[in-house]
Amino acid sequence: MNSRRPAARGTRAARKDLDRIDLQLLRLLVQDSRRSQRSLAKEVGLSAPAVAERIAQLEAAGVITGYTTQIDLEALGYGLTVYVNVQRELGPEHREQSRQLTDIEEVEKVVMTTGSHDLLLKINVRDRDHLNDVLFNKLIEGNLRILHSDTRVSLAAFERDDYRVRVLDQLLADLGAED
Amino acid sequence: MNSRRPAARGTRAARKDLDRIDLQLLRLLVQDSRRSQRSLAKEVGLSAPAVAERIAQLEAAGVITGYTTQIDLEALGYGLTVYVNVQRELGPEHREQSRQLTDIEEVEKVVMTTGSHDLLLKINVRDRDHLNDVLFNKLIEGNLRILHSDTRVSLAAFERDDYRVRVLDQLLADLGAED
DNA sequence: CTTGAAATAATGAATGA
DNA sequence: TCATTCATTATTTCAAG
Repeated sequence: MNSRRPAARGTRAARKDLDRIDLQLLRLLVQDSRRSQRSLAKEVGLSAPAVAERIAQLEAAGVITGYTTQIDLEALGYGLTVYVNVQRELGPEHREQSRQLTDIEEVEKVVMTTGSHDLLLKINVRDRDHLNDVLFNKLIEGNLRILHSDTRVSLAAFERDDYRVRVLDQLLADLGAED
Repeated sequence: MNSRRPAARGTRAARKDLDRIDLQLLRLLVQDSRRSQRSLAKEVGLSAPAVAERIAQLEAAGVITGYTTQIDLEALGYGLTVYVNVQRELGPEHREQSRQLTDIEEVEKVVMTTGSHDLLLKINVRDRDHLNDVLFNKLIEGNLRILHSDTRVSLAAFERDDYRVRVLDQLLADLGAED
């Protein structure tokens, strides 16, 4: 239940008291969440039950928030992604009203931002007609107090599949540097 | 190896020839990629080997692109997310040069967009100093031919954890409507 | 696609460094 | 405290129909 190591010095990675093995496990699980605990155990040099317990702790600590299957939305017919910058009429309910935009089925994410606009929305749709429907019928005509929007169509997106792996590698390197 | 159903009519969901059971499996696996094939089998009313084969086919067809563990980057010390709109000096290598921005460790995603800027970057960093380093040392001083950038700090992000589940539900509903 | 047997994996108890 | 081994239970995989 408690931490396994001396208190973390305020330095980055150790923030949640993760040791090298925890980070290695995270790295492997990010790459493939279906890996068996046995093979994870072999790779990090522990027994399977020990791995199971560490994983349970990482879940309890909120470091691991879920296990999901990545699907290609484009293969499912949602081939058009747009980012919409939104200016709203602000008020005391701004935060809650912004959150409610995620109730629109096509809205994947709503980000409250600094800058010339208040919100950044990520929206996935099937095609131009569907986009039209979402932007005008669901966003503008809803009572969402939207003053202005600026829509950017995604032409191509690049994302390294090992992005989070590299972050964990960096944390592992930081950990090495501390010892 | 081959499709299990008559040819898809051009209508949305069936695009990759997915039937109701495939969509149900995707829905369950998106919610929890570690669910056993056995319990998936029970839920959709098939045997475990049949489920295993369908999953293998979904992988082969590129609908399932991976299984990953969701981690809280904030818990790992990466608490600051920014979106950067970038205008570049365009040229024949624009696409490839844009892709190369993902070589920067902190850059999670690069999107080529329409609109007043050419690129939208999502960047995760530890703190303000780290952001400063990435923006000025890695982005601006790299030979990336960046003309202008507009950085927006994420103050809060809302994302329904069932976003993709709802998309799959919609596809299931569409399938029902066709029959 | 199903069943059922064989191989592999997860879990929990008892226990040791 | 943290991890180990071993026995039990559960799951995946393979062959056959």
